This record gives sequence, C-alpha cells and structure tokens, in this order.
Amino acid sequence: MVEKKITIHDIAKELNITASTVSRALSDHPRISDATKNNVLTAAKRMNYQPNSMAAALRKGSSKLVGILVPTINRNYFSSIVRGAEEVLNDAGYNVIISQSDDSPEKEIANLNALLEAQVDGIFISFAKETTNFNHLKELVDKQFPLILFDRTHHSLDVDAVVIDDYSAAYQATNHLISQGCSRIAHFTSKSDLSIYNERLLGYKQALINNGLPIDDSLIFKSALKLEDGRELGHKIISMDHIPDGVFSASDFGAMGAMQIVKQNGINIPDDIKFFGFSNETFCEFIEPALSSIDQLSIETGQILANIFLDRVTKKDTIHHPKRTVLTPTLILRQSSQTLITNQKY
Amino acid sequence: MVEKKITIHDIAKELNITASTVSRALSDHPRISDATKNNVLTAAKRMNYQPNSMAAALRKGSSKLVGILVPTINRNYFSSIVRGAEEVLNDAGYNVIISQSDDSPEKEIANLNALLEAQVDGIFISFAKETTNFNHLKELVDKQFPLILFDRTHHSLDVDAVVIDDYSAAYQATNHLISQGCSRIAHFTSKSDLSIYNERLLGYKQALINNGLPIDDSLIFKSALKLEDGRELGHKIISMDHIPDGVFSASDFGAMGAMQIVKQNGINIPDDIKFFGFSNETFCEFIEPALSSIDQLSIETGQILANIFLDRVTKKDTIHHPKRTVLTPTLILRQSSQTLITNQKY
DNA sequence: GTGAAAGCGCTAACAA
DNA sequence: TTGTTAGCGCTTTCAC
Repeated sequence: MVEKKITIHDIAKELNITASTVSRALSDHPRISDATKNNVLTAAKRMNYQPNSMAAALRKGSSKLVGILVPTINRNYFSSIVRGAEEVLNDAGYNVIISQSDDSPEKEIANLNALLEAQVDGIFISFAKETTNFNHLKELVDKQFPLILFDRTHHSLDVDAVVIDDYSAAYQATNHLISQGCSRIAHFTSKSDLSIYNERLLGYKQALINNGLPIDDSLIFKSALKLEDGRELGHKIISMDHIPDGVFSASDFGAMGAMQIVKQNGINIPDDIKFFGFSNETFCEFIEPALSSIDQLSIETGQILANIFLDRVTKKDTIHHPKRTVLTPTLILRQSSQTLITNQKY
Repeated sequence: MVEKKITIHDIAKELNITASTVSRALSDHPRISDATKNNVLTAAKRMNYQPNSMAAALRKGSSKLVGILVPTINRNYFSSIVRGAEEVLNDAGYNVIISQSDDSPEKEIANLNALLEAQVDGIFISFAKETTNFNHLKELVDKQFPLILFDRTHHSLDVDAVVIDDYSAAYQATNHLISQGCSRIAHFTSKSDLSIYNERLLGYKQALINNGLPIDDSLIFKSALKLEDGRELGHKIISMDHIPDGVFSASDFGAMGAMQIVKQNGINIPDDIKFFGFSNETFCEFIEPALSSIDQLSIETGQILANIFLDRVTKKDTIHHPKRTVLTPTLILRQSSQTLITNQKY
C-alpha cells in the first residue's frame, strides 16, 4: 500500500466541515442538507474513500456479520444453505462469513472462536460428525447469543434449530422400497451419535415394523458413510449368504459406493437390488441408474435460518424461547429404486 | 445478549492492574512476569473473556483477514482452493472470508467492496464469467493492495496470478483424442472472453494443426458451458450430417450434458464418439463412461496463493513486481476417451 | 443543519 | 516489570 487510507476526516478537511457531518452525510442522515450530502458524496468518490466497517462496527457494537459454520463447503446441501441465507441476509444489510470445520471438533471450536472474536452478530452451525462435547455452545446459549442449529443438531441443546423431518423421510424412503417389492432392506447408518442418523434409523425400523417385516441387525451397517465406506459395504453385502434386495443409505455417497461394487459384480440395479440415498447430491441424477434420494430443502433452510436470526435481533428486548422448525423433505424417485419407471428427464 | 461483554478493562479492574498489562499478558509479551500472566489468563478464563479482534484490527491497522472471491463455492475446484489457502493462512495466523459472486459482475463488485470495507489484508479472486470491466481492480493494483488472481484472469491486468497452463492442457487433451483415432473433434468453448477459454481454444486448434487436421469452425460451439448447454449441444451434434467422433469440452458440465443426449440416442461412448472434459469435477469418475478430464491442481493453487500473499505482506518495503505462476495440469484418462482401456479403480 | 466531544476495545510508544 | 496516554476510524449525544 502506497497511499495512505482516506478517512472521513480527510473528506471533512477537504470540504471545511467536520467529520460528524461527513459521517451523517454518508449515512444519509435526514437533517443534513442536500447540498452538503452531494458535496460529501462527490468528494468521497473523487478521493477514493473506502469506509472502514470495523471502526463502525466497533463503535456501534454490531458488526452486521453472520457466521455460518459447516463441516464442509463442498457439498451441495451446505453450499445451498449458504446461498439461501445470504440472499435474505444481504438484503437486510448483513454479510456472511463462512467457516469449515472439516468434520473436526477441534477445528470447529477454533473456528467458532474466530467467528466470535470477529464479533459476528449471530452464528448458524451444523456440527462436525464427531462433536460430542457441546459445552462451548452452552455458554453462548446462556448468554442469549443468537445461535441457530441446522441439519446436525443435538438433543442436549435447547436452541433455535431448523431441521428436516429425518424420521419421516427415512420412513417414507423405506416404505417406498417395500412398495417396490423389497423385503430384505439393508440400512447404512453413521457411527456418530448425531440426531439425524438416529432419526433415520428409527424411521427405517418403523417402516419395517409397520409392514410386518423383521428388523435384522445384521442388515444395519455403521460407517462414516463416505464413498469408500460405501464400497466396503458393497463388498460386504454381495458376499452375504442372503443378499439384501434393497438398501436405504443415510448418505448418497455411501449408496453410490455400494452401487459401484454391486454393478461391477453383475448384479442389476434396480432389478436385483434397489437403492435409496439421502441428501440428493448433484451426482444422484448423473450416475446410472440415477439414485433415488431425499431433497433436504437446503435453500429454504438457509432462508429460514436467516429469517429466524433477523427476527431475534429485531426484538431483542423480550427473552427468547427457542423454537425448532421442522421441514418436511420430499422424496426424489429415480431409477435406482423402481423397476417399472424409467424417469427420463432430458 | 444478557450479560455485558467482558473487556480487558474488566479483567484489569478485577486484578488491580491496568488494561495494558492485561493486553500484554494475553499476547504473551516477554517483559510480563509469569505470575501476572497466569493471573490474567485464569481470570480471563473464569470471566469468560472473548477478545474483540475488530478493536485489535482497528488499532493495529491489520485485520489478519484474507478474502477469497469466487464465482461459486459449490464446485470442487473452488472449494479445494479455499481449503488449500486456509491450511497455509491459518498457520500464519490469518483467517479467511469467502465470498461468492454467482458469476454476476454486479455481485462481484459489491462483494469486493464488502471485503475491502471489512479491511481484509489481501484478496484472491477468480472473476465472474461475464466480468469485462476491470477498473475497480485497477485502483487496488495501483494502491499496491495485495490482490492475487487465479483461474480466471484477464490479460489487461498486470498482477500476481496463479493459473494452470490451459493452452498446454487443451493441446494435450486434443492430442490424446487424436491418438485414440479421432479426426473430427468438436470443441465446446465459452461465450466469455476470459483468458482460460481462449487458451483452451488455441491449444485445441494447435493440436489439430500439428496433426495435419483441418480447423472446422462449424465444430466450435460457444455457450455458457453449463449442463443444459451441454445437452443442447448434444442435440446439435447428433443431428449433424457428419457427426464428430470426438468432443473436447472446456467444462465437465458441458461434456456431461452432451454425453447424456448422445447415449440416449444409442450412440456409443467411447466407440462412436469420445469425450474429454475440463476441471476433473467429482462426478467425472461417477458417470458412465467415466469422463476423462484435466486436474487443475486446486489444493496446490490455494497453497501457492497463500504463500504469494504471505511473501508480499512480510516484505512490504520493496516495490512489488507482479509474477504469474503457471502450473502444469495433469490429464486424467478415463473410459470416455479411450477404446481399449477400462480404467477400473475400485 | 452542523459542530464538539466522548468513547467503542484494543495496542504501543514513552515513562517510570 | 508495569502504568500512562494517545489514538486507530467511526458514530452519536448534546449543544447551538
């Protein structure tokens, strides 16, 4: 940087007025004459003035910044949430800081602190898979800090949250597989104890029960649900004495990994075995057969998060009663789970 | 927020020392006794002190923040760049603010300003596809502000940049298609005038020339290179009098869209027509046949960006001579471009 | 309609 | 080893 930064004082000096007038003119204060406003605005432009939002934030006690803390940005679901939240927040004069935990609890805490030190006015968070200790968050909650959970929440926290009805989605997906003739359905679940996976497992079980099918623990597989885990599970499945005729995976990646192995071994999808994923990742419609999945209403979730936040900060006098918003996700049916329909879109 | 924020003054009062001592103790100043340091640290923890990095930034004149401005976060390439840059920057005590332009020049300018107002110490940027006016950036460059371009650059700007050798990558990809027997190769390029697309077009042409093949303008298709554009081009291609036997697309999405249409019409890939994409998106290895593509060394690009930035800010006395770092990308060969090899990985 | 002055929370030169 | 003081750039109350 060669030239020194222009401040409102420089503009003030230039125009023989005071910094306060400049400040007011720039923020379009009603009691400033149009003439001065014009002068200030043109001088600001000419002098290449860059406002310092940190100084303003420090003075005003509000940074107009919202932090979004996600496991990873590189997922359709999370980046869409960011998009949805940004839409609403930008219109309300807020900016968004995105932070990734890489599914590491340590990074999560570090990033959370960085956000707080940056004086964000609120935080939206989806936990890392392995997070089990929520003390750092409880402090925030006690302070009435606008913290809003989404996707991966935890029952021990009584906070605002926006989630989808994982139970119902899982129930419907399993039910769908049964309606397509499956009677021996495997479930891929996660090793972590986050609510979402538990709900999905319960929905799966209930669907079996309601359809008079047995719950077979040897068909429930725990893993990290990544692509490689899916491949491993694929191998496990095809080497079973009695191969399942359906798979409901709590993650698209897990489903896809297994599908790859299954296909390589000459087993036909969906004729011999049907698949259902979760999250409706972009690739679901690209792979063959296209993978049935569950749309998590990500854009909408982001918008709701933003609106809950805005609601909270506008009426800050009243004490806050946390509320849980539950969205009903939609099944996206594709070829992987249905024998008859071809579901061509193109 | 119910309780008021704790500041270093509160800690100072509690311990009967001054704020400066607290400040020094917290930043591990050498001339503070271990006893006071301990006192301060424990008091800070007990009182639940949250440092205000904005105040520090304002005072120090450096925010320790770097902005990364990308078209969209929801792309493997861009999110990996963020990841690579974060790794290096976090270790150096910097935090990263990510900002998306959604490929809109207006949003790009707005976000750029937001970053500058947030007092970021540097900016890494990849332009929106339609950006044609670079005046807002020229000001920054003149000010010697640490601006570093990547991926989508523009020849009118003499700035630090980290790019891959698009020309060479395109040349090699086209050459590969020719070596696999293609003699009538279509090219999908972009409507925008960003260097990357121009380089890719030139590489394509040169490979044809060097192999004694004609350059046929009716085989060069301009579009936005999205999935839908690819589908449209797929239709165009298969209705040509003389269908091409190869396609080199400047984007994986474009390639995939066309592949879908081609396959639906019973044309075999790679036997009848071979495909080569660009960017090595995650889905390339998932689709069928798996799409040959070009790896853009994203993580590495992010790391290099960060290191260039760190270099610049450490030796700020000398005037800066912009340098362009060119990485040589690797071809990732899969089934879509080769008749003989099956390229199974699993 | 504009000015004067104080202060947001922190750091750092200067003093002791 | 610690305290005093000034000030980063901005907003805002109180004054006129």
